[in-house]
Amino acid sequence: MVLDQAEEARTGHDRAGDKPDDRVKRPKRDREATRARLLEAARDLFSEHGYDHVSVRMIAADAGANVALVNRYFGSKAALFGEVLAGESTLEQAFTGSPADLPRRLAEHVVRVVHRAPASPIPRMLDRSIGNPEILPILQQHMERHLVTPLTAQLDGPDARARATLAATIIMGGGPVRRLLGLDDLRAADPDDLVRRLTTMFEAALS
Amino acid sequence: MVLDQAEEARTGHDRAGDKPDDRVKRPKRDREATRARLLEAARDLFSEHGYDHVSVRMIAADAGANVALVNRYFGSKAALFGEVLAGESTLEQAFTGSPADLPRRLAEHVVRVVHRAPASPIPRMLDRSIGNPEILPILQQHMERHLVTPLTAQLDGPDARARATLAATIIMGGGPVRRLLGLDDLRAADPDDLVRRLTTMFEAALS
DNA sequence: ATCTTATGTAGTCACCTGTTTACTTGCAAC
DNA sequence: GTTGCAAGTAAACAGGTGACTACATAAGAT
Repeated sequence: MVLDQAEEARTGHDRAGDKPDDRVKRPKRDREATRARLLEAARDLFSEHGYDHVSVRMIAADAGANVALVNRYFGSKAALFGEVLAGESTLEQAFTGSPADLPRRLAEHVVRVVHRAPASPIPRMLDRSIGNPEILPILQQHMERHLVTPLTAQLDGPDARARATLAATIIMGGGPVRRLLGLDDLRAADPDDLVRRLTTMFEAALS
Repeated sequence: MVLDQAEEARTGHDRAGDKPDDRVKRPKRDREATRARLLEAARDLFSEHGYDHVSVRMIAADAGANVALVNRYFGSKAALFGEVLAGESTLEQAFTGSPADLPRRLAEHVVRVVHRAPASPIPRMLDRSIGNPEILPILQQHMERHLVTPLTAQLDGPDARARATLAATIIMGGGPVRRLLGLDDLRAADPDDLVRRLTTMFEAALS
């Protein structure tokens, strides 16, 4: 993952679980390592329970760090959330390729997410944290940057953003659906048929 | 309202009179009126800010009642939320009519919601309260009863529930979209074109 | 070996949460 | 009037929240 690579570059070694490396110094007080641990713990907990139901004390405990370090390193809980969110982007690959195949690639992305055993953390984080006004601008900016803008860029004709929004409805609807209805019914269905239906849906949205 | 009638029957409020008395007595201490005020305040606040960010004190203040009455009349904050949710159901009308027109009616429902000036309280309540595990079963049951079950009932063939879930994705996606992306782009687009696209999308989902 | 820097720690602050208890008050039947 | 009961109230309970501050301590330079 990107974050681990960044940390590795700075500290010069892998973080957890490896044996001591004599050639590379590994101080017991390692700012970057602690920061990375907090970031990872925050990512896991936010995606599991949503922003509101994770306290900074939970994050610190999970990372084996002190509570005060959250505010020292990230400024605030909300800023930490923002940094976690900026860490990755899931559906980039769906946007790379010929625009003609875009609907099919989006459909395959959705089906892939449905069948992924442990749900992707970022989408989960999104739909479990939507209610909070404090991080609303952060979420808005994220969706704008990673979904609407790249999607609109691939569209021609009038109302490009409206059509992108329509497609986004399907993608973002997956969150509440997973949480409130469950994915069992979707997983039980034929994946190829699902892709076909979703492709048509995205085509209708994007024309 | 329905709830008032039910409550009246339960508590036997009018039972004091020997026979049905249509003269409406309005004592200063009116259990039913206070209950109704709390219910209404809860509905407004929950739909505005979501379950987590509304306190029982806010509800009580808005209703001009004491905090303790929330628990006295409804048992708990979560139970109050459940009662509010049971109060209404928005998209019933989309399910009545010939199954052939179902996609178009669903499409029109979505466009209608998009163009409604003050957003419908119930959908807002849903997507702003999704994160809370305490009321998750209540929300699940509501969606099952008011969306999936009636939708599935109108479908033939295999994987009926999967197809209903697919359609539900579009409907439920409207919540996060409204909150994170805004509806301006959709409102700016031609409504007829929107209905056409959505109809095709629902058709592809439900076949 | 000493000093300096910054990483990590414990404790505290002021506030908010849902819920419960003990209490007061209004109303109607006797 | 007096009394009984339901409606309404104030206060407290037990706990949790994010943020902050004074302090201890390990690492690296001198």
